[in-house]
Amino acid sequence: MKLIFMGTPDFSVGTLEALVEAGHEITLVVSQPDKPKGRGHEMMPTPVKEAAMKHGLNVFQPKKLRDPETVKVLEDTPADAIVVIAFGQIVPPSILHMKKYGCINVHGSLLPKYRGAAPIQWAVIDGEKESGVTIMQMDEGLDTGDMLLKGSVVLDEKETSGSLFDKLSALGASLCVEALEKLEKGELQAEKQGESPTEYACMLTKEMGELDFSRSAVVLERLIRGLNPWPSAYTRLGDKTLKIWSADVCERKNPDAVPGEITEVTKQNFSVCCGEGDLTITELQLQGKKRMDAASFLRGYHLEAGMKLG
RNA sequence: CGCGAGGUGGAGCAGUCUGGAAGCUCGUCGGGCUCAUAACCCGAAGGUCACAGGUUCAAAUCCUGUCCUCGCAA
Repeated sequence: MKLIFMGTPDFSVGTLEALVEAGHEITLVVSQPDKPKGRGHEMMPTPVKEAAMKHGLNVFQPKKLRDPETVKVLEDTPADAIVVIAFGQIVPPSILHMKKYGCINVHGSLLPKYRGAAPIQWAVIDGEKESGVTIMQMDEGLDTGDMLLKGSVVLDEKETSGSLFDKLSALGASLCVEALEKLEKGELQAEKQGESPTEYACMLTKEMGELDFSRSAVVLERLIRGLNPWPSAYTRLGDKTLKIWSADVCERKNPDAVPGEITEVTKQNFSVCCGEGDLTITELQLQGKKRMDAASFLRGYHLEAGMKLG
């Protein structure tokens, strides 16, 4: 099939490569414009652009998808369908029905659950036991299109957004290839979504990562995993930011402790009092320092029970 | 030229402001104690203090340049 591919971050790359691998002709790759990233304002190509160039594909980086000129370019590009995966811009109606099979979207959740920008992270934050990928026929609504194909994965006990990203990226890639194949043969049955049982999975923000120790340890531990690797959960130690990369839920060590108080320090790790239960911190990163396990941190930074975080 | 922190034995840090013997908590190795131990005691090895210049009687420390790492911001 001739395809136009639209995507931007790492999550999209696996699918792009799978489509190339499957023998589809990618007539155009559309990605967000390059932006200055990293320290020192260096212009960085998007991961999709990088992958596209590696395969010698044409890359198009419009500022706005709805610009008439942009629409014209897409119109003039021969394709049977447009595959959209984590592109980062709303696709206007004029483009939705432009090609024979319309726009096919790869979404990182089992729709209608977790519609929106950050479905993978929210599944982890909410402590879902299972999530997956849905291939859908895009319509005007936000992730409300008819579902064409689904695949699910079981979340690991210690699943992070990063690890689930990898799983779903791979699953999405193979499902997308399968969906296109069946679509061409007319073997797919579109299924309506119905009402979403979860809130719209909004984009994550930095502020969400601030740990509120009055909440239960179970909730915080999930938040830590859900915000790993970005934007990461954090608290404060003195006047410095302390990122928490990994923690375990454990029993309350000291019944008299208040939330945020360090309840126990061992050679390996330390525990913090939460609203319900304690959190044993196992991997962290102090502002300006490298990410390290708690044991390493404790060798150079002496914590004592009774000190407070936050 | 976006802002900031930092690079010190294998790990994590102090020492830098106010130049003047290389320290701390661990780890490693050897020995001891113990029914036993991640415990305790004794001893040892291991560092061109990121790199290159400069100032000085003397530089981890002050000055200049380079490389690398990290936080913020995007």
